[in-house]
Amino acid sequence: MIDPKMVRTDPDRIRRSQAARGESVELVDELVSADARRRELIASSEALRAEQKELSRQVPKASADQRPALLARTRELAAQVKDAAAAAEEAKARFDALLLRLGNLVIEDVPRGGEDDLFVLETHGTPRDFAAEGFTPRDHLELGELLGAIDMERGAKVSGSRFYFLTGQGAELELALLNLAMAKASAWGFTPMIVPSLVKPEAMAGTGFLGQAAEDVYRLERDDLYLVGTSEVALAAYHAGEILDAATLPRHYVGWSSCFRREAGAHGKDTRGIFRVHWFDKAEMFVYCAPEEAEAEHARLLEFEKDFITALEIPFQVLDVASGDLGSSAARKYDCYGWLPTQERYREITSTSNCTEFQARRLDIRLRDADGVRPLATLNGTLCAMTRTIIMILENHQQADGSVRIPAALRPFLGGREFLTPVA
RNA sequence: GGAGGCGUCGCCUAGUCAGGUCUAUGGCGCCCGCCUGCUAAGCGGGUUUGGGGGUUGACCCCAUCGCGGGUUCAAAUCCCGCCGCCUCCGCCA
Repeated sequence: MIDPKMVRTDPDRIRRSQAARGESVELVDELVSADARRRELIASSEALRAEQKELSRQVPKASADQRPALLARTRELAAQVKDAAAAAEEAKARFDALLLRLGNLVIEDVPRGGEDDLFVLETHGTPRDFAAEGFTPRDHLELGELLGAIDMERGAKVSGSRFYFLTGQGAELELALLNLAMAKASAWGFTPMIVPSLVKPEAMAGTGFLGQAAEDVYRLERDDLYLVGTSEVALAAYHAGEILDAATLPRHYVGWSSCFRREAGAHGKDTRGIFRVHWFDKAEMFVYCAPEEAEAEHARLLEFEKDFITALEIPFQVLDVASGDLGSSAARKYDCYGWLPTQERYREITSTSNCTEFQARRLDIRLRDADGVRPLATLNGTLCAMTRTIIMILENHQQADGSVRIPAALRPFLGGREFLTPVA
């Protein structure tokens, strides 16, 4: 949510943001008039209520002959108050509903464009030349089956398409990645958190996942709960309704949870293996900070992601995601795309968003400092999405014989082993 | 899932049965001042939170007794729904 005051003070800024997102600009004009009406009705309702309250205080003091007239007058006022309050409530609800339809304010120097416009900021590492090494790389599923690490067939048998089992070395690899991620995050000052995968509607709406992304979300209708697509949801809602002392900011959390995605709009896309699945596990970084710190914290999250990918020795690029592809909550987003040898291109493995005050306003999370109470900023960033990371490790570090070299940083978490080896 | 108890402005607490000087009591803690070789004690004053206006920190208005509705001129108090905590039973990992 944007600052409601901005509707009055700087509607043009909102218009520019809407245009950058490729979304409705007329909505801003509706908001401006709804705001004026809301303020007017609230003021008159409050004035009436004050008058009524004062009169009803006089009732017990009134003499017996004054009382009937006084009661009649207050009764009449009470009816007016009821009407005025209802009108004010309605105007307020209309304004709020309009406000919730707005995406976050896009930071002004975010590159303009849509999903297909890739703005590459950096390239790190060099893809291997498999031809020079004298063999054709196997894709992650082929490797996963050789290693006895991934079982898609039984995933489909048990749960349906886009489900899998990680078995043997595959399960060990995920646990090692988790331990490496948590060890690094702890060293960086993050508090490890294991968070619920099921959340209430407020948590989902507050993080912005019930807007345009609602199609991709699993819902348990019987219990009115949602399955999260990322632990960001639980980590953001963790402090919902709270006021945090500015001295305790920034707060860094790293959450671990399963993530569930319907992949509703992805029929036929990335159907092979575990690249695009309905469920995976993820270690996610999350930051609460003062709004003026948000861009610096965002840069820091990106550095942590780069550190992790570099430690896994995966060639990658950093992208500044275009304004039309941000998702409703982000004011800016950086993605890291890792090299996928069998597709001979870079594919997304991490994503970090600066949500500025968008989620904090919806979830009513504020900070208190010497200047008073105000909304804070939230940011999130993937530390390790297991399935994609496993794909990158298998494909990039594979050997001609189907074994996979384990990056040095990961070895301590795999009993010092240097290779994952094919099973008989 | 069943039965019962509880939820008041940092903590504890009065008030709820019998709606109105509750504009919420008292204690602890905390802040300021007085007294004082110093400290403590004592004495006096202040102290819910949030929103809005708005002075630049002397102010005014609104809301706030777990949350949301309802009844009423008037709700901490009565009615309904919900949430959370505790105890017991059942079930379960």
